[in-house]
Amino acid sequence: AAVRSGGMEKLGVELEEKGGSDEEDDEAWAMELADVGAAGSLQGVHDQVLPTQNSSSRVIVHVDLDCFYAQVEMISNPELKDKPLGVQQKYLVVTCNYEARKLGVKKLMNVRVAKEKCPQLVLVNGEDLTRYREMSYKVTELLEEFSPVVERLGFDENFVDLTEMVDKRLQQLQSDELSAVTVSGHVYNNQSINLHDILHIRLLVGSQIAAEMREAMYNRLGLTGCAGVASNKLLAKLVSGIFKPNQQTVLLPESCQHFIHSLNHIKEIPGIGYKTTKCLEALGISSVHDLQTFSSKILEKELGISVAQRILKLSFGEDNSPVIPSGPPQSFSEEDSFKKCSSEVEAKKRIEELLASLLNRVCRDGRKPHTVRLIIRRYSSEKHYGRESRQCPIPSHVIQKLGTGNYDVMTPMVDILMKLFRNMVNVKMPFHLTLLSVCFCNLKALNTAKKGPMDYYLTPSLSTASHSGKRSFKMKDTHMED
DNA sequence: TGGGGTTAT
DNA sequence: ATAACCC
Repeated sequence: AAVRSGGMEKLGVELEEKGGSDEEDDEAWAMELADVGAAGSLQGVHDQVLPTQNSSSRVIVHVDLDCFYAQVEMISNPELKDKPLGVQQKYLVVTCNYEARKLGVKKLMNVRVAKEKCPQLVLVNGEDLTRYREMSYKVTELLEEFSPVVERLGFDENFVDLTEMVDKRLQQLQSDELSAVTVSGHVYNNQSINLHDILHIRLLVGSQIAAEMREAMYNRLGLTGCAGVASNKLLAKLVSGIFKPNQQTVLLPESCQHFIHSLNHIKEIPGIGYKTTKCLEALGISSVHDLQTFSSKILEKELGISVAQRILKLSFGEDNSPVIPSGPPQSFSEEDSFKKCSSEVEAKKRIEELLASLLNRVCRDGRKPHTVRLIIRRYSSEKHYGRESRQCPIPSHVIQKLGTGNYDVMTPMVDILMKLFRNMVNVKMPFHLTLLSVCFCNLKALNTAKKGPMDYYLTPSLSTASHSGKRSFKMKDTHMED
């Protein structure tokens, strides 16, 4: 309470009283410690955290845009608005609007099948992601105006940690206004709200903020979407999908177990992916209850301690992972897939196209990539997911030229990429590729080279690689001979 | 399955 | 460099 700033005294007593029993507080303490420990900075925080965090309960919102690519296309061309619309990449309808869904079109449906189902389907090509990416970041930036802690998940989903915002709003309220707090949107399972329960109050305020976010998205960007409000990311994400287009749902703690058991299969839990699902099924685990009651020791043996412990907690609806601000992207990449590429000349042309787009993007970003990677997929009868890659540092003289339109950066970059290509593909032997991708990563802010003590530490590959005791990333990359 | 992304090992 | 996860 000593650290909590002014305004709290009005509600402080009530908050403590309604927060739960001493036992619950002890649990909350333990969880808080676990969370702080996981963040790696327990020491020194102890004295400030313990007395003030009377509740470890967070308020998280998950915002999920409705059929995002289709929405962007309908904004670009309003003629499409009342027609069944699909967004096509190669021979797939990757997403479609709700008009199309009513007529039986599904996400990732084959174009031929979709046309059979729905002959009136209008298709637009969505292989160039530029406009989607730009709109995606506008959404993230809008959400960041509410709270800076926004984590992106793909182009169309964002998590926001509303805990602080909710606390601030509660501090503004008079205690007699507490009983006037209302929910915005749906309450999962139609659960009764208890206005004497501080956890309920906090989640309701979260639902109000979520509604404001969706309003702002619609008014300023013309986009609709769903939102889910809950006490952690897992629950917020799952609950956002309960009422589907353009609606929102809040999950109250008492409905958590009902909610998690309403999932029909463990594969519906985000974090349990293709491989883990296969492994769990082999162990006879298919329902959430199966997983909850399965031997943790055997699970740890089969999946490794890290995955086992995490998914076991997920099966109980527990998820202490923080919302991590995404900030600017860690990498830029462009891919192209095709039926067949079997000559070096053709590969070079495709690589040049990918590179040209990437150089534009990197230039607009402003930061400089220090690593380039080439990724291929070889044709093969079976073998689900076989991609190979080679990467290398970008020579500093090339980095310098990035973003300066004057100098030709294409030629040296293509040379590097073709070396990586020949390192992976024996061009003297027949080959058959179905995908090429170029990725720029290891992005660094421009070196405002005011050489000082910091410079030494900030650019280890340039200034210390040769005499440092540690391996620098430079030494880990493929060594390219000239 | 597309054209992207992330983190962990 | 790969493998898992997410959309």
